[in-house]
Amino acid sequence: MKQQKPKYKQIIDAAVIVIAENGYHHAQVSKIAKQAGVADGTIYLYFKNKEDILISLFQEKMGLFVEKIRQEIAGKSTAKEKLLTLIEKHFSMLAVDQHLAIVTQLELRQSNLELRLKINEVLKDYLQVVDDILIAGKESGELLHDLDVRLARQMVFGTIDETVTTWVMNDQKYDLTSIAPKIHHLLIKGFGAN
Amino acid sequence: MKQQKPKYKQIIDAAVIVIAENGYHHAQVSKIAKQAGVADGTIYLYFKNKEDILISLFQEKMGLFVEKIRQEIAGKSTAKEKLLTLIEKHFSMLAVDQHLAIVTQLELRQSNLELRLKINEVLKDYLQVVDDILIAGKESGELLHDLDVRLARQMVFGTIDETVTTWVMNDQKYDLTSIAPKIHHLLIKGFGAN
Amino acid sequence: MKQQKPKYKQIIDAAVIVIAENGYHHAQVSKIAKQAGVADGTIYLYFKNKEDILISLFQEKMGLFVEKIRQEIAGKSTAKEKLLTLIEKHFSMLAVDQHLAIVTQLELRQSNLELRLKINEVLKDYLQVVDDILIAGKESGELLHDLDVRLARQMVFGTIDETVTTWVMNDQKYDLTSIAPKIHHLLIKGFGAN
Amino acid sequence: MKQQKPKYKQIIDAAVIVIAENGYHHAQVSKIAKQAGVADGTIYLYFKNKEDILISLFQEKMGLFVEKIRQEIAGKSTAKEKLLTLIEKHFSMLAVDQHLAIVTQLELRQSNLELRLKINEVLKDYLQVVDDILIAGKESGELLHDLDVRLARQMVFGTIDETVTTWVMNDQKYDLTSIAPKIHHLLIKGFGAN
DNA sequence: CATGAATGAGACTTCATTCAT
DNA sequence: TATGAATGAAGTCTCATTCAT
Repeated sequence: MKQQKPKYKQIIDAAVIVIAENGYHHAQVSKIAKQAGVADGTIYLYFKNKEDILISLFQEKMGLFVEKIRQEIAGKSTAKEKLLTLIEKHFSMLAVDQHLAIVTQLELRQSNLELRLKINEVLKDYLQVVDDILIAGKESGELLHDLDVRLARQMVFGTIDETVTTWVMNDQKYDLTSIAPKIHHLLIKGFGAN
Repeated sequence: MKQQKPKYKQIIDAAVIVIAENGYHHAQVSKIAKQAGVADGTIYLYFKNKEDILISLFQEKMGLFVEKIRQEIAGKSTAKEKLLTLIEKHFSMLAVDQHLAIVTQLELRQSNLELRLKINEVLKDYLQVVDDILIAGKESGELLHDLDVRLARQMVFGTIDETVTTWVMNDQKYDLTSIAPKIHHLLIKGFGAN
Repeated sequence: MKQQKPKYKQIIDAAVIVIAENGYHHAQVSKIAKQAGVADGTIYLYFKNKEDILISLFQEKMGLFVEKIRQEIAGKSTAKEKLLTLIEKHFSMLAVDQHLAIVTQLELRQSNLELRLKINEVLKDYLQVVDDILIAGKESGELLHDLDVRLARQMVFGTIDETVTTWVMNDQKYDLTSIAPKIHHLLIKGFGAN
Repeated sequence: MKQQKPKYKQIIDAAVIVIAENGYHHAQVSKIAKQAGVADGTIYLYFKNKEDILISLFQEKMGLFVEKIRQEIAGKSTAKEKLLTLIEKHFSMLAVDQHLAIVTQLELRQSNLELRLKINEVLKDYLQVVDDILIAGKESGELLHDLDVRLARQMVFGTIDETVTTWVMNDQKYDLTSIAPKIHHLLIKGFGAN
């Protein structure tokens, strides 16, 4: 954990709000500072530069994200149940935090390649959770014994991500969580061993 | 044989190269002009502004993209074959044009929201092709009669897109086209009626 | 006379309209060409450059202006009558041509210093007419025998010009010509010999 | 002793010098910044944009201008004396600051209409001082009881302005202040009650 | 620790003018 | 004569980061 100081979290939360409300390209450091209730210069006592704020934001939020999903699926026994839990939790956590949904699905993708590669590093943790489920499913015989894990993972993540992005672009005006079982059904039908 | 609007195409092709090689944020109009072999000002005889270059680029390329896919699938009779053709064609066209792949998968996504919404408009055409295949498949009995077309389309597009993006981010170092049948197999297994 | 070709006048008249309607800084050569119904390049067969259009415009219009005033005052015998005629004619000619009034009072003054010095050269002809009236008046005993002609001329021209400018800036919404006798009265009271 | 907004005044004074020496159209922000001894960006901490510098310049200088004239004429009892003071002060303040004279008489008039309308707003304050003198003169019986104040004001301002402009255009090579009494004499002769 | 005034690099677009046809 | 497509120079403003207090 990078810092435990209250201002560290203050600034990250301020960044989420400012980016969600103003868009990535209008989220100046000075605005984030103002929202966080600190001086511009103070930002640089907690973060190396602006990019560091964004990476930290993603790490912090995605860290919680993965941690919660791990906890939830730990209680499930089958790959099938675990996958459903992952999709449901993914959707519900974003449905609950509109600002975060906008930031991760739309705004942060406007960042430059370098930053996005770093963000991808963070994402690997999430993708590992998916892989773990798929591998366990193969071993238990629930899923196709010759399932291409990388491919299936891209299918899972690609579908979830596209679904959430479409939902955010449609101003989050329909219920996202109710889609989870349907997606789960189609994916399991595709991956299933029978 | 007289070329039609030669400079227009020249500039768009130059833009693809410059963006692919320099990245979205370093693709200055002057660089595009130089690559196209015209003066900076000439750009503005063919495009309203820089954003207009990017939208036109996407329209032009995606237009060809969709057109070619439509042609190819027109020769196929079953939804299953059509879907395979779509995925194969999608992959092969991007595999053949490395610059275009980088631009559409990575660089153009760094554009601001407004531009991306316009790009999404262009994408609707592509998504319609997917929908047409799925609907035909439902009617013919090949696909689940109660398949949620929107959901399935997000699954198809999300999977294809994520697969291509991963491939581009890995510097296109493995063969993309060979993945097509595998993805197709999984999708059809998921959507199939049996 | 520079040219007798019809296009020469066409272009000048087009310039007056375009400048009056779009303002000095938005009066591009291409707009003037379009208004005149000729190609951009054609302008340069009749004028050396853009500045030459403006100077020629001023010369042409101010030439007619001075000529007409000269004609009118030639028929008057006293300096007093001549001055009244000059003011009246000055006002009435601008009141009749709204576009010209806007161009000479507001728009042409936005030109750079160099151009304005050339315009001033053209104005000297007009100022000479004023001087002639004042000198004749001094000699005839109508006006103060020790009247400072340069000063009085600045007073005449400054007053007329300020009056017209104020009128144009007020959207020409009151009657300009009716002010002429009042101004004349005050000026003559100031310059008169008694 | 702490200066108040030192940079603000620094920049305005720098603008006067740069505009006077380079002309309105060659007075780039970077030149003004350099002359003021600050970075380009610093300008924008004190002014909204370039136009704002010019308006502020005019307000600041014209504000002082009007204030000083008001102070001087406050000590005079008759309208006649007040008018003389106004003309003398107007002339002497510009004679003393050659740069300012060039800027207000020549350069600032090249600005676009929008800016000039804003400048005119500032001028109203000055014109009010003239009106006050004329009205007081009418009431005291010094000036014609039926004097048209607006007309007379245009005559006063038009004459002064034309005189100064002519003087500046002649490179300020003769003594401006010595003209004041002569102009005053002619104006009073024109407006006087006797 | 905290502040916030100051810095300065960097790019899109316009439009007068040319010249091959 | 007439055309009009092509040229290319030039300047305002933003905002991440620093550093003296």
